[in-house]
Amino acid sequence: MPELPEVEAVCGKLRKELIGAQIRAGHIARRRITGSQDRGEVEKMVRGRSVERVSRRGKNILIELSGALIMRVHLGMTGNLYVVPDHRLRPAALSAWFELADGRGLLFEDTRGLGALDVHDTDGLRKKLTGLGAEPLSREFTGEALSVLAAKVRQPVKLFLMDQRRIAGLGNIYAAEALFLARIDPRKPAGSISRARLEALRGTIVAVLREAVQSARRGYSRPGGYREPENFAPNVYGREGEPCPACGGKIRRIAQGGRSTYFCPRCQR
DNA sequence: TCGATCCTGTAG
DNA sequence: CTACAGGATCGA
Repeated sequence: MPELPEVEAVCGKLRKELIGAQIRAGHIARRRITGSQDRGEVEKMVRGRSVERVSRRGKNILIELSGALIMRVHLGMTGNLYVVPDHRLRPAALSAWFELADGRGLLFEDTRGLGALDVHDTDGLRKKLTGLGAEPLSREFTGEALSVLAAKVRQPVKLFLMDQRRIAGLGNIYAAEALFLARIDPRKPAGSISRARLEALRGTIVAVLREAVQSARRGYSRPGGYREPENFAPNVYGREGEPCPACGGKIRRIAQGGRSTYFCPRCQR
């Protein structure tokens, strides 16, 4: 269930726990997560390498290994990546696990198995990530940048926000929340939104993501996996039929691109 | 650019 | 049983 904030929280935790650790052995449990790469090849490539850095690009976790190789992990819908004290502690639904030299384990748990894990050299990674859009929490993500991205786009703004080739990291929840706060109708073509309202939207995107990063950090701030922190309270997401927190009107759910969109038809126009 | 598809679990 | 789930990719 990870969008940018959850992925960022995972990265933060891995940075603390994994930097300097050496991988004794890697095990890919689900064949399909490595895509076109061979499972055995991936296991071989990571063996004996140490973790030097952990970073994030969009929803991708990048684990930089010694020898200039990078392991890329995408959590998909249900993935989680975390360190356990003993690599022999292995839950069901593991897509992959890694035995660390100090006996700990790095686990890639993923019930639905829609996540991905592959290993690249610097150039291969660059190719893999080309096409990813702007980082919404970077300095380059200005109102001007957003309006350039949105210019002439006929796509509904909600789908536009979720399109990773334009903006990298927003998903179904935070796209809906940002649009609610900016009072923009999710069905509106992205290119038809005024410069001023796009500026406002940029602000709500950043605010929603920053807030969610903090919240997600709390959710991950205990051993094992992720727990939803108590203060995770979306305004509209998942609240079909409930009163809008701003105007009291009924929150609606519609389908866009095969996903649910929640919004307040009275506030968002 | 839309719809089907990859998977598994859970709620109704 | 069906519908749906915080994702991404592929083909028509």
